Amino acid sequence: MPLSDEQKLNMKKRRENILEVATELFATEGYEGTTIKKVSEAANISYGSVFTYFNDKEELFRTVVLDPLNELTEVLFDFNPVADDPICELEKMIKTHIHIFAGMSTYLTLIVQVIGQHTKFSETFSELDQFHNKLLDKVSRLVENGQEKRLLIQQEPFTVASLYTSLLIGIRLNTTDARLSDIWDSYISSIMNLFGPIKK
Amino acid sequence: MPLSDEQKLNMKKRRENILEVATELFATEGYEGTTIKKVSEAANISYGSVFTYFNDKEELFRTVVLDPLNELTEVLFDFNPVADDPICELEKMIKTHIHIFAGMSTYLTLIVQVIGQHTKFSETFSELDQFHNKLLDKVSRLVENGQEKRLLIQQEPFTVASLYTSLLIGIRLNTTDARLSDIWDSYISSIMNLFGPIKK
Amino acid sequence: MPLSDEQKLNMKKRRENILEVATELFATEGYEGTTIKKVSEAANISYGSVFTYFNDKEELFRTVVLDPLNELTEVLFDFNPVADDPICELEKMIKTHIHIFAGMSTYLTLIVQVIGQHTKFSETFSELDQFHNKLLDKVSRLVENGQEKRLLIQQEPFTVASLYTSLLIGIRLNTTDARLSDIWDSYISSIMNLFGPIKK
Amino acid sequence: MPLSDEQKLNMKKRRENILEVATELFATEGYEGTTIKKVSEAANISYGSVFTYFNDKEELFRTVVLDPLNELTEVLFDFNPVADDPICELEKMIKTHIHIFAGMSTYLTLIVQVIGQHTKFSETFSELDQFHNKLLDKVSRLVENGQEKRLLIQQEPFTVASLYTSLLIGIRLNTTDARLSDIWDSYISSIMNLFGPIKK
DNA sequence: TATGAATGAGGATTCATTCAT
DNA sequence: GATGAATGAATCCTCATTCAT
Repeated sequence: MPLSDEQKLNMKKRRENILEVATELFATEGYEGTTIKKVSEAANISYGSVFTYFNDKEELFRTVVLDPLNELTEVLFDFNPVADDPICELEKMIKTHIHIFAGMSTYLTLIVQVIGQHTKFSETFSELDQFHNKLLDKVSRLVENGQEKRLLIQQEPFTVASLYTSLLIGIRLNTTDARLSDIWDSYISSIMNLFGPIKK
Repeated sequence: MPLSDEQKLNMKKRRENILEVATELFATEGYEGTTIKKVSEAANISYGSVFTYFNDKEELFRTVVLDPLNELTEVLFDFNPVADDPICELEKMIKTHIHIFAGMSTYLTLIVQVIGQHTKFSETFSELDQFHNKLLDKVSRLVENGQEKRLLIQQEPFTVASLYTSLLIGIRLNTTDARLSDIWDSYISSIMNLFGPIKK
Repeated sequence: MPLSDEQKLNMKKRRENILEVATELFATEGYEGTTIKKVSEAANISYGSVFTYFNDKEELFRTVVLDPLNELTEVLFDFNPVADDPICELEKMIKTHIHIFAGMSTYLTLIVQVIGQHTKFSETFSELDQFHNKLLDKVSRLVENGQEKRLLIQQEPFTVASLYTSLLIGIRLNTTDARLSDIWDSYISSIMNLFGPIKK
Repeated sequence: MPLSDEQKLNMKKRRENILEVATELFATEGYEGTTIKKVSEAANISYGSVFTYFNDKEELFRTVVLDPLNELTEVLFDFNPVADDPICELEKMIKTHIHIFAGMSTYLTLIVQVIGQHTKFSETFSELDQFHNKLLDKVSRLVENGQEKRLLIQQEPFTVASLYTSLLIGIRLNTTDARLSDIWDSYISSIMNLFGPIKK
């Protein structure tokens, strides 16, 4: 008996609900510290049902970590590396990134764990790493563009890009205060310095 | 009959050995993922012996995290905030910090987890946070010094200091490659930009 | 989907089976000497299942001790303190009590332990103590009745009642022979003497 | 090198101290609930030392239970079964016994446990049982004497003796109040009734 | 003899996963 | 598909006992 559309929708909602509460739990309690029972309770379903949507705990974890990447791609990669005004583009990019990072506290806490324990979560980490490398690449190209136009000082572009993403994740890590506060905005101009803008 | 000196020394060595392997395990496998059995095997002792040195797993973890702080204080705080040449002092400081961070891969991975799961490790985190605040304070004062001498551009000193420590921990997180490579050295001059040195 | 009636019945049976074998084990091996593994093996279930029915060992123990009290109340308190013929009522009561005590060897052995280690099992003991006090009270009233009718010699009724229940539990303790033997019957008339019946 | 007299005395004292605290612990915490460490701490010695005096925990327990029996024999058997005035002898005996039982709260709690768990402590229990039987025997003979002299009503002497010792241990069990209170004295005359004294 | 570190068997409990209903 | 009872591997920890000092 095939499922009705309503049922399908219901299951999708349920699945998403599980992912949401699981993200929170994995982030705050860690992988081993998160039990299927806790997840099911937070999602208001029986623990047996979790296995209806995910084959095992590991798959749940992987999904929680990797699922949001698609959505993230769109916003994180939304800048033009060959822009005519690279400084302006850089500022826009930083602003966008900062806002995203400020608002994704829980998810990024999770990411930090995967990175920190990359040998344990090697497969999942590997996907994350690829994602990161693509971002580094695109940022590098924008930096290169700025340097060619003599608007940024000469530095190894990839190094700068690496420092930039390091700074982003570092800020997220250091700001345990989960609120998207003004603090984040005050960071923007200072971060810009990292790229070495040339004053005219 | 009190223990002989040789025995005491032996116990100290053993204890340190446990801490060493435990640091490695906690860092790579996480708190829950690290079992006392694994620790004892890595330390080549019986698991019962772990409890001779530490009352329980939690105490072992706390010791692993907090014990190195004293030693770290000495090297991390080794700079003069009221130096006559703040730029030079800043460069020296960055160099020192970078080398420390580059060499403490395992321990810092652990720190990252405590910060990431600060609600879970609230007590331990709290001590870490105090340590961090003291460092921020001292760095801030050096930045202020540089700004007063018109050698650094005007930025909120505490913000810059925060970005600086965020960058340090971020680099450590992003550089899963554990080797103390040349890369780290190449970072130094770029990091300097964060502080906004004024070219004359 | 709620559990079917058959399943519920099955669980009830299983629970009762656990209680039964646990009573036996706690009685003969003591609290600490009784392991969950032994209980589960005696009940022919996995040890994990014991925790499906009882949160922990302590709860299992408490249930084993306190659960039978309700049932016991009915039979142990089944006498009339204001009976017209207190002597006859007393004899009937003794007979009933003796038969109950003779037949509950295992459970009473357990009770003896809780009383003996009352500081260790203080909470459980407290409930038992209340139960005992109620019984003492009712017996006292019957004794008083007999004394008022000049059918029993004058003695402090509560003291006599106390001696009576002490005697009951003492007999149970001394009669390690578990069988409900004729011995018990031979006790009845002798026990009667404790109450000091007046020969006419 | 033989031990000096002083050392020997010291060891004897230490041994007795261990037995004393062990009695208390075994009585209140049970056999399994009592650890060698607890014993050694209560006795203010190292736990290794306990094994200097007793080969293992079981031997310590056995000694704690059986050692006092010799001393007890003297006081408990101190009555004359062929006394000319059996009633008076009986009263004296009861008084003595009551006082002993009132004052040995801890030890008797321990005895109760051995009796209750006689299958577990079968060997130790067996010695206790022999002791008990001897006492029953001697009390029986006194009862018989009384009956022959027509000072006690006719009852199976051994039954009465059994009820008597049951009553003693039962009182001890029921009187969790450890103090040697007046209550015990008030019991004496009532207990006498058990033997069925004939009023003249 | 006294001490206490080392050992590892054994205990309570947790938890992912299976599966009957 | 949803539920939750059943299972048993695996975990932390305790503790009797051994033994070197």
